[in-house]
Amino acid sequence: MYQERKALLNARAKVLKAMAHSTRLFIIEELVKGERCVCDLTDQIGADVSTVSKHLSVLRQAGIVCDDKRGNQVFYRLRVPCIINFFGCVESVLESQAQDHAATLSAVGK
Amino acid sequence: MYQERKALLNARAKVLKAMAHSTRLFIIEELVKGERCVCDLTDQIGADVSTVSKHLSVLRQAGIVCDDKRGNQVFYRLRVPCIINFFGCVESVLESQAQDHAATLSAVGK
DNA sequence: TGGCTTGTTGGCTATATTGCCAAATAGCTA
DNA sequence: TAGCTATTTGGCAATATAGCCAACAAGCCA
Repeated sequence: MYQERKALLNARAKVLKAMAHSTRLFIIEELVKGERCVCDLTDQIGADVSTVSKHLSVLRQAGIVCDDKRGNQVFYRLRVPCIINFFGCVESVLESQAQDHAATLSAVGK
Repeated sequence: MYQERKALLNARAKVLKAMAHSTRLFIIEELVKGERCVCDLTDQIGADVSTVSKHLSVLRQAGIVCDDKRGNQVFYRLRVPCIINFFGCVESVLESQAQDHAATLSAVGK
């Protein structure tokens, strides 16, 4: 049952795992607007260039972005723009957590 | 820019991270069909009960599932059924990887 | 009560991830 | 060629994750 599906589920998990970091989500959101070079992303994120480069590498290996070297800059773009549609549902999860939190506060009388 | 959005992005990342494991994806797929007790899931997954229980705990803490104790069994169900809509896009990523792979094989003449 | 079943938690080890610095690579320009 | 900029890679320390076993909690039934 599970063993039969494990290979596919692992492949899916790998994609989700690649997205599961605030910096990488930020990069994805930026790339929805259009391609960006590593230096632009690095400026916005405010981390070491090597750190940003490794995050991009994670996204590339997962098949989420692809890159294009022009001159001495490397431009990244989304391979699969529908990625952004994920967030509607993720937001639903966050909202349902918020409701719980509100209910808890209410139960405690705050 | 990034710093301002970081808290929200971290919250989203937490949800994605909770989903990013083959066993937990399997659990989610099962729960789409309806609620399940820990023992049923454990049978299907074939791991130690404690391992499955901890995966369920990760999903619960992320707000993805909720539980309901009845007798000496605990039943889990999805809190946010739209979770399943994620996979269309994840699948697109996997397909575009497969196309690359085919292109590579073709370029090598296989 | 005693024993069985169902789940959760603590503890441990093995493994993976994150982010920094330093070093290496590659393209541009003088 | 020398020097500068842009990016990637290696290495390291700190931290997090996965999965097993053992121990514990709670409900059921004889």
